[in-house]
Amino acid sequence: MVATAPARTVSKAQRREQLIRATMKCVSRNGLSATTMAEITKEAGLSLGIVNLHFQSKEKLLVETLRYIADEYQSEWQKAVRIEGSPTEQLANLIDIEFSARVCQREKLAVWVAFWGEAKSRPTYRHICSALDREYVLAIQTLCDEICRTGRHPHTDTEIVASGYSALTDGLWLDILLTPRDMSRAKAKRIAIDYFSSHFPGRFTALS
Amino acid sequence: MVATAPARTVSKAQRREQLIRATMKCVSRNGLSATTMAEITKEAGLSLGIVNLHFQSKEKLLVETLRYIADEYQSEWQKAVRIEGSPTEQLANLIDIEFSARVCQREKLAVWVAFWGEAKSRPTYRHICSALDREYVLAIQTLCDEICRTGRHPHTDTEIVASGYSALTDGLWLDILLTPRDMSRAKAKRIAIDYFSSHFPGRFTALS
DNA sequence: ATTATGAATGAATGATCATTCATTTATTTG
DNA sequence: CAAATAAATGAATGATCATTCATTCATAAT
Repeated sequence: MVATAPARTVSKAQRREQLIRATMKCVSRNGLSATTMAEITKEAGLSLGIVNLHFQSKEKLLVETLRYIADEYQSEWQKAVRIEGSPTEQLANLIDIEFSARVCQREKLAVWVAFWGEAKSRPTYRHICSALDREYVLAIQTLCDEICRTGRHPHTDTEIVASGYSALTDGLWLDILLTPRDMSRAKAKRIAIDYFSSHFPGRFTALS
Repeated sequence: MVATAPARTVSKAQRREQLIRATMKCVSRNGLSATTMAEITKEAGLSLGIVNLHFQSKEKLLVETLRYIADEYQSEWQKAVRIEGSPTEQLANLIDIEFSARVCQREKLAVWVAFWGEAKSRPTYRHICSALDREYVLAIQTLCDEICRTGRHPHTDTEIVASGYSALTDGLWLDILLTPRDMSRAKAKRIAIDYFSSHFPGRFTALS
């Protein structure tokens, strides 16, 4: 049994994560189309052949990078739903998390948007994004259903409200990325709260 | 009078538009990263050197393509604002236009999203997108201001409502592109109408 | 009809880049 | 300590691609 792992040798999983993080940095800085193997491995401080050793190909590394941020995001929004509280409070948690500095980093947003840009012509990217989206919308719809059950919101179609919120967050992330001068995280949060409080009048007054 | 113009000679403007349209097709079909000069010129039915003759470089052709769809979209949404009618009717017109089959073609959405994906690392793309966005939000805010002036909507911050709507449409376009099974144009329209009718209760009842 | 003009062509060029693999280096095992 | 194993390296390879430019071709001018 070895007490401390020698610096040079890290586990395969760690090496893979190191390369994924370097990929995120490069994609964020230069865009997908200018992200080369040389850039990625230089960013990671490793040699050129390392990606093919651990991922077989550049394309597989890119897919794993998308999967990485998708998993990360999923585990983040699921936290909000797990926390004890009324559905209203859970939605408020969700908004807090989604536009927190941790989740809503420009570097990560850039990676998301870069993959969206190629998703139409790459089924693998598209499937990862749409599977995530479906679960996300369903969770929000469930919360909206509970809110409706506990109050008077007669004309509310929760599937519409949930799908709309999902689209809204994507659009807000895009604005934070492309026009940060016009869209801060605080403003995005405000818009998100407004969205729900206008659909469920009187239920979010404490928040807005 | 010549019945058919000789195939070989068209105006420079026509040739440029022909190449821009071919670029849109290629970007939509294969993504920005797989769009090559050979593909574009083949799609246009012209020879390899033609792009450099009319646009100097591939990059300039791409910029002109983005400018082309940006101009087109701007002239489309401006129609809605020009039509006579109450601000409420004008917003309804806007929604009709934005999610019409003409404006909301998958091919055009694909081009938008492809450029968004590279915009973070390409100032030229970003500036085109953000200039468009700014004008768009301002126009919507103006309409929202008028709606507020003609009714009781005390807690309404129109800048928030307008910025939110702008983000919402971007997100809806993205969903229509990436998950068409879950997001139809009709559903997107419904969500857009819901957005305004929930923010301005009683003013959009005829529409929803 | 002949010449002049400039649009269009596409083979050739050179640059970029992902991938390969023989070699080196580090770690574990016997 | 030596041998075996595994990880990492990076020069070399071959493929892809944007760009160039000498040549061809269509049209207009004289």
